[in-house]
Amino acid sequence: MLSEKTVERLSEYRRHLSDLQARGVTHVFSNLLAAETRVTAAQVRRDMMNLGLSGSTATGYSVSDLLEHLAGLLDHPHSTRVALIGTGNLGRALLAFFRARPGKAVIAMAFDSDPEKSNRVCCGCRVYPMDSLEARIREDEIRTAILCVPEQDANAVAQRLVNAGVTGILNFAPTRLKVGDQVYVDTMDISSVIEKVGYYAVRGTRAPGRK
Amino acid sequence: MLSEKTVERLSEYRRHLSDLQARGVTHVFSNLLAAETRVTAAQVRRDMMNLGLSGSTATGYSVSDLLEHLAGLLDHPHSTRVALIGTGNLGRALLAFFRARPGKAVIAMAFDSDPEKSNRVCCGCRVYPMDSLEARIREDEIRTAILCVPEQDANAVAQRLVNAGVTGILNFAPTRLKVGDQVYVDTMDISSVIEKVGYYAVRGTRAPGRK
DNA sequence: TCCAGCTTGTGACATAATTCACAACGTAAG
DNA sequence: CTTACGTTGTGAATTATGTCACAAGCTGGA
Ligand SMILES: NC(=O)c1ccc[n+]([C@@H]2O[C@H](COP(=O)([O-])OP(=O)(O)OC[C@H]3O[C@@H](n4cnc5c(N)ncnc54)[C@H](O)[C@@H]3O)[C@@H](O)[C@H]2O)c1
Ligand SMILES: NC(=O)c1ccc[n+]([C@@H]2O[C@H](COP(=O)([O-])OP(=O)(O)OC[C@H]3O[C@@H](n4cnc5c(N)ncnc54)[C@H](O)[C@@H]3O)[C@@H](O)[C@H]2O)c1
Repeated sequence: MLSEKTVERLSEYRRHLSDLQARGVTHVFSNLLAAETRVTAAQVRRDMMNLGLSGSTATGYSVSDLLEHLAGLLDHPHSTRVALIGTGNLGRALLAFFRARPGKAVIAMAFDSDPEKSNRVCCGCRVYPMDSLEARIREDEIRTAILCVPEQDANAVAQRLVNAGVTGILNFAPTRLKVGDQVYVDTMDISSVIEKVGYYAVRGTRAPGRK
Repeated sequence: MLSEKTVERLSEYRRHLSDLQARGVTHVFSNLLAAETRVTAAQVRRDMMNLGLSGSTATGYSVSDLLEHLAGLLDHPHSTRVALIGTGNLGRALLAFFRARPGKAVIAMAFDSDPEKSNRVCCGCRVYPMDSLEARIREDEIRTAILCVPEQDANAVAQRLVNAGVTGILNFAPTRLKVGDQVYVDTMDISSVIEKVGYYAVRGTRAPGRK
């Protein structure tokens, strides 16, 4: 089982590797990949080791090999199709973003409790009313969801998602979701992050322990 | 100098402390604060220690004391007024969010290169054209910025921000910003995070090392 | 008064994450 | 063929982060 930090780096490596492949590059050294991201060459090699991949001292790592292994880890029928709950300001921005973006994951369906917003298409994605949530998520075997509902509804909706079989939630509401241990939750708390950025900004420095 | 993880926790403590204060609670024990967040009681006490705060064994910590010290750390004229660059889908969602939210930080000004979008008011915030960026940021002594421009423009805009005196950037573009060591950057890479969530979702587990 | 039952503060410990440093490797040029 | 150079793979060291466990503190009730 890979750690969270590792998985984040792998995703970042993949983006750069795709770029490199598009530019016709077939092999890459750890120091090049490191320069593109924020990590050291040793870290890249350590990650490759954890993945069980190896390169050659003369040519480095094979770009297509790496991409293939990363796809095996990161792309999965249950993770590349996600549901989005709450098509408000943020939800719509995300729908537009995922639609435009060339990445693997797509928003397969969206839900909203507001009858004005459901039963229509928004940014190329069908928006359904909340009463069909469990049935549709079960039918499509969706396991991953993005939660963009107001704070006070977040826990109740999360509970419904989990009951419908969702095991990974990207939560934008500034609340700690109370779900079982088998469900992975990442809460992106933008208010908190902006306070953190402000903290280091006024001190005119990077955080301790940053390269 | 506090670590990034610590500052994030402090911000989270503050949210709950404000709630408690609004409900008339004057003192709080470490285990209560811990239950509201995702940390242990020992972690809360360690954070308080790092802050130089102390409580009493009988009544716990004084809510107003804590809030006062946290405000001293997190609120600063240079960090509570931020600039937002790029009023596209995401930028507008953030403008609406910060406007509605009761928090300390506010978006004081926004910029966009599109003449259709600048020289108007969006979500209660003036949007200016890019050519006035340096002057306005300097004049208001803005140090913190939120970057919501397309990936290919992110580095150029970041450079301008830094030249204008910005030392903290919350970056939403999936790019490593190349800025000096004295500038703090936090990149929220949503694509990367959704891949991480998917990774753990298909494996039906929390990440290693999570409570 | 004095004790029971909670708390805090913190040294010591445990775990996670990252970097160092170097032997072994592979190629290209001479 | 052989040397020079820059690379990989990885054990060990280092740093960062979180937890344990317990002495000492405080309060309310007997
Ligand atoms: N807008 C931002 O930039 C931003 C930034 C950070 C966090 N957030 C958080 O994201 C969440 C959504 O933000 P927003 O700005 O899009 O808010 P919003 O009010 O614009 O949208 C909320 C949407 O959720 C729908 N909704 C409400 N209750 C629901 C329910 N029980 N089930 C399903 N749908 C429901 C509403 O109809 C609406 O469409 C909030 O929790 C907010 O704190 C937003
Ligand atoms: N929309 C999302 O949910 C989302 C999610 C994650 C990341 N992002 C990232 O955030 C950024 C913005 O996303 P978006 O969806 O709002 O895009 P968008 O295209 O809707 O908006 C971009 C805005 O930036 C303006 N702009 C373009 N070039 C500029 C420049 N050089 N200087 C100033 N303004 C400029 C445009 O006029 C437009 O208003 C992108 O980098 C995107 O990858 C967006």
